[in-house]
Amino acid sequence: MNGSAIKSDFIEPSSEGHVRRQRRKMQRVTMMDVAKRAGVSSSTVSLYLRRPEAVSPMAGQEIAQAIEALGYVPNLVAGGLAAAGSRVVSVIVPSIRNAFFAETVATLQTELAAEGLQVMLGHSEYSEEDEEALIRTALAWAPAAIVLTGLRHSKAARHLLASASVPVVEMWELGAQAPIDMAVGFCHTAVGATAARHFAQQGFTQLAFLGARLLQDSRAATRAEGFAVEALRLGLPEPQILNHPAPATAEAGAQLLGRVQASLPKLQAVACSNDLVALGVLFECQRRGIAVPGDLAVMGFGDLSFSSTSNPPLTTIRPSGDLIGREVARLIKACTKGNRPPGADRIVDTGHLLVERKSA
Amino acid sequence: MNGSAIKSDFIEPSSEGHVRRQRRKMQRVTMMDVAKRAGVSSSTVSLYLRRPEAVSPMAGQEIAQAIEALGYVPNLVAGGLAAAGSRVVSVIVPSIRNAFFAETVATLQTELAAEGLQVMLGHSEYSEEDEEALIRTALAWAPAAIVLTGLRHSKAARHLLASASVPVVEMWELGAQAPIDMAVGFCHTAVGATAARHFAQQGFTQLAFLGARLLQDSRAATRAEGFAVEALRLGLPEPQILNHPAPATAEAGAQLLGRVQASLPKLQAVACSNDLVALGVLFECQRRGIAVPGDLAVMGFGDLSFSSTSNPPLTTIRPSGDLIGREVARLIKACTKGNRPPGADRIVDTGHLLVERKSA
DNA sequence: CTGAAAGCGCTAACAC
DNA sequence: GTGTTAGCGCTTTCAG
Repeated sequence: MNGSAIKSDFIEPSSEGHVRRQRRKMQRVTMMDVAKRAGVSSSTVSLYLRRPEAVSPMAGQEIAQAIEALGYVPNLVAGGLAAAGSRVVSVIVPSIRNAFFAETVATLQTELAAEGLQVMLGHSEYSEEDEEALIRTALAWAPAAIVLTGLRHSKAARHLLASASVPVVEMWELGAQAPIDMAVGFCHTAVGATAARHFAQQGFTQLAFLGARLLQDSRAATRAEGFAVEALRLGLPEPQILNHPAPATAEAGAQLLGRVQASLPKLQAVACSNDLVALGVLFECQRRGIAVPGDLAVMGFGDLSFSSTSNPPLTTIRPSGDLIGREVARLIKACTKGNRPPGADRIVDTGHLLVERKSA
Repeated sequence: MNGSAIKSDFIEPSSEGHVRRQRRKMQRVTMMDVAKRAGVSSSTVSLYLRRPEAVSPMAGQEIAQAIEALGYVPNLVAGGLAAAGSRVVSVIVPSIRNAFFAETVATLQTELAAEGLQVMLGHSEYSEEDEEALIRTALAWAPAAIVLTGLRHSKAARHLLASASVPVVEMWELGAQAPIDMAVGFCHTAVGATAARHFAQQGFTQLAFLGARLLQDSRAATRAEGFAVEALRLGLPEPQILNHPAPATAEAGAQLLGRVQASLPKLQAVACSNDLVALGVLFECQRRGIAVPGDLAVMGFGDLSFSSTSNPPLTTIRPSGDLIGREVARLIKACTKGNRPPGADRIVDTGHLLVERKSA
């Protein structure tokens, strides 16, 4: 229990290691070991690690050396227990395969890491039930914060979270209802409306919305609804909303275009729930000899990396996934530092931006 | 920035909670509370949680009820400390924005979650130095396993890992050197060779490799090298390798095509480091009126979701990111269950698959 | 500025 | 089967 692990003077490739570890506790280098070697108490080491300036320079020097010599790695698990709160941030997204969330999670992770916060990742796969289970597990880690996607959660989940008194940030959606605690995102109804308005301004009247997994992805469904409602409000005929049951891919987009062409031959413009879907539409239009934007205007959502380079370049709506990540990180950092943002600042609207290119 | 979309006059939970929590420990429901209410000892509760069948049905019933009534959420941090090893798996990838890794991480997370293992995510951004820091932090969590991308790591990182006696899985690369512990992936040299061979078989002699961030992404560089070496071996002229400093995007592909067209007018076939790059090439070819595969054959890498639908459908090489995720999970599960795979089984080759479509 | 002491909530022998 | 007893490695008062 008190040995120094560094006795093996060089790499000891752990062939035995695992077994040993499983049977008996590893003789890990502890803070106590460092303290002894530095000739101080473990609480001084602890203090040094947290606020080096609060320790005398001499002791600090000694400690630093001991840490180096012993190859000490602090045990955050023990630290978390003692401090009654770990430096973990649990992030739950529908799927990291989705480029939107990948972008946000990437930014979030980088920002949080700079603050010594770890990201624990979970996938709800668009299931409230799975999400609830994930939240339950997340809570078991006494996380510094929990980040959820969207405002829709099971009742039990909301209850769990509300009574856990842990900072919660809901992201990628605003407006549908009041957040549990904090929220960073934008209004999807407004996104749909922006698309409808853009089409209306260009004089199109025959519109459609092409979406994938609309039954699961409530945010995409909200965009579709916002699109339809705004079109109606502008006096246009009701746009048709087509849904593909598979995840949002170019393949789905291509198929949807086929379907909508069959049912609405006079179609003038389509808004897609995702740039990938729009890309598939573009591909299928090329195959069918439909000129974009001449015969058909196409609008995407997401402004993914390929959207500026496609033929034609895709007009789309940018949600700023990285900005969301950055703002979520900001909120969380504030909370862990003890200055929880006041009321209104707990909701940040990242808005959306119409990126006009050539496809619409 | 902070337009408060909804003033949360609704749920107002935890406004005090955080403060209280930070100042004094929360009076969290503990296992002891459950035990008392169920009229048993806490170790019985602990046992029940781990192996319900080892507890008498009556006691089990009582405990289950108490847990329910109290809304008990086990504290995994405490559990991890006591058990000298947390149920965390630290996964470090260059970037989750990259669809390859997103796919693998998604699969991995789902598989691991089923076993009660949590994924902690880190991004190295293709920097060995950042990776090392990430590994150091990961180790601080006494993780059940660490998953790294590729076989290249700083010396210090390798040392850290080897002396930590924690299962390590390196993924997405095989063959460059011996893994630290376990590895799941495929040989990138072979991928490059497959591409070269495919072109050679079709009689092309003027080849090029278009890559992005080749200086950072050593695996992509290895594919490029494998491509060139195989071409040479087959008696073809040395392929030119072009590199774009930005991340792999369609934009980069489009620009690379421009460059390679200028320098190699007789070019017959290009292999790309990534399907996104290939997509950009396809787009640019359309713009320039270059027929694919008529005037130029294009091959991608990754088999991303759009590749089957593009114009023309992209011939590419599929690395099976999800299979990698599944195999990594399998290895880790075996380790946590105490049956560490023997020697040869610690390396699994997931291979690669040439997906012949129309672009080459 | 430093050290001693008291846990954090749970697991894991080991008795009973 | 179930309870008792020790800690896991660290943070955090609280004295000195």
